[in-house]
Amino acid sequence: MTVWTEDRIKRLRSLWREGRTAESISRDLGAGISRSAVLGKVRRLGLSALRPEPAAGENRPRPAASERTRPPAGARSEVRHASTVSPTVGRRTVLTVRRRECRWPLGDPLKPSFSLCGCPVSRGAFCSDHAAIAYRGAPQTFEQLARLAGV
DNA sequence: CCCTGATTCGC
DNA sequence: GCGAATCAGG
Repeated sequence: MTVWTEDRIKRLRSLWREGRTAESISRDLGAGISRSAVLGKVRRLGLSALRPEPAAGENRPRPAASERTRPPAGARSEVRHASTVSPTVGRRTVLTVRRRECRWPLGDPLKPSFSLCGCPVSRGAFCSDHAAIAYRGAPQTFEQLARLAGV
């Protein structure tokens, strides 16, 4: 059964234009149309770029997130620097590392024991610990530069 | 964990 | 073309 009838496509366009979420639209359309189906169709129709971007100060047609329970906004988010950057063995190899896993290399690339960190990615390609090493800013002083160069 | 849209890729 | 699975970000 062809799901995307003209009528449903029309309604999809309309609902999407109103800023409804994909899940909401899928429920609206019913007929076994899933959230993914909506997203896929939206993409194929080229609607992705047409999302109304609420200008600053506008009413945003986005009632979605408000229905959920909001976490108590009291807690401080303290970055714990940890001490435990495993110096030797990672949990992944170049063949097994997955998408959101830290790619920090550990060990000698020429040895079979060579591995990748594999911890959950925090920033870019690395976990928080390794990102702190990888994404340091450019050296601000000559001393920093010299240290970086190992001189 | 929850959510969101975005993307991939076998069908 | 379709959409489940997955990705990426909040």
